[in-house]
Amino acid sequence: MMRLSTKGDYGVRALIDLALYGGDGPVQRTEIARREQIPESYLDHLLAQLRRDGFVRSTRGPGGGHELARPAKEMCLLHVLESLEGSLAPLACLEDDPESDDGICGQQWVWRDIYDDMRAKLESVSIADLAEREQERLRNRALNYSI
Amino acid sequence: MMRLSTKGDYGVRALIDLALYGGDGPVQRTEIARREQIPESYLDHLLAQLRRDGFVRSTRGPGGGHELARPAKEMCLLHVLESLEGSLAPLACLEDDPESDDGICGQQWVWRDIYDDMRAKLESVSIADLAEREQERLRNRALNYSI
DNA sequence: ATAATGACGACCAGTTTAGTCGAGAATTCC
DNA sequence: GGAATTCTCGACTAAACTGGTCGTCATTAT
Repeated sequence: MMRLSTKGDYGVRALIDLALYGGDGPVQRTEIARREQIPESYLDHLLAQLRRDGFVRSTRGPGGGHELARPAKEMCLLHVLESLEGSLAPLACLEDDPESDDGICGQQWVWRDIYDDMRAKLESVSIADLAEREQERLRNRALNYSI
Repeated sequence: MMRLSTKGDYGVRALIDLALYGGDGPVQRTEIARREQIPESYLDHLLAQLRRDGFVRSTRGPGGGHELARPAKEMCLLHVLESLEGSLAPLACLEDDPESDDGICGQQWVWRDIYDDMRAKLESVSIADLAEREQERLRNRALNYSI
């Protein structure tokens, strides 16, 4: 069905959450799960993946939690999603970059283009960009409620 | 995994096959399946879907088979794939066109763009275009073998 | 009638998705 | 040292989707 799974969605939201609330010290899984409406034990797996790929750093024990391993500006959506979802290629034959235009796969040329554009766009958006948008959204929501 | 399923791939190839070999009278399922390397009984389902959505016309009995219901130039990849795969939207919140920018879904703005571009590109490619490419490919392959 | 061909629905195995759960390891605080 | 807190990791599971297969029936040309 060509859908992004919840892994990608949840994982990105977790990173945005860390960008927004991780200013002073680590943020606990419980907090992220509550704010972002993600089942906590599922979030566990996603954070593990993000840790493995160097997006978050975690510390155990009281006062422990998770924080971004690098500045949010230096994390692009593309790499994050590829960590969580695996390859985003719409066709298996587009997996490996080497311009293997054997054309074994007939529709390749159409999708190659689409795939390249998609990757470029996802690469140009950082977690910081998303966090900024999110903050705006929260601000607007607060305004609407207060009126 | 964000992958196009074999339904889309097989179905499009079946239409290309009809565009190439359907000049004089209907083409049998068996023929398509053999040429395109698709399990025949699976192809059955795909042709049924394509018939329901008006891409092919079928006739039963001896000498029967399948043919394109309209000129290949007037069938774009987008509509064909949407018939076979369902919506191609990478996020559920992009399903319905009405620019419902409630922004319930935070990453929506990024994907909206990508989705629109993708659809535009898929709409600009017709089955005729793909058939032409395919014919070229077959010609080249024949040359290579004969050398 | 019979043979050819498509139409349609039931069924099925394997994979992926979206989780849950429980035991354990590290760390802090007392 | 012991208890509380927090992350870590692997096993397990239910539901949905993918990629089919099969059998029966309908239609049509001869």
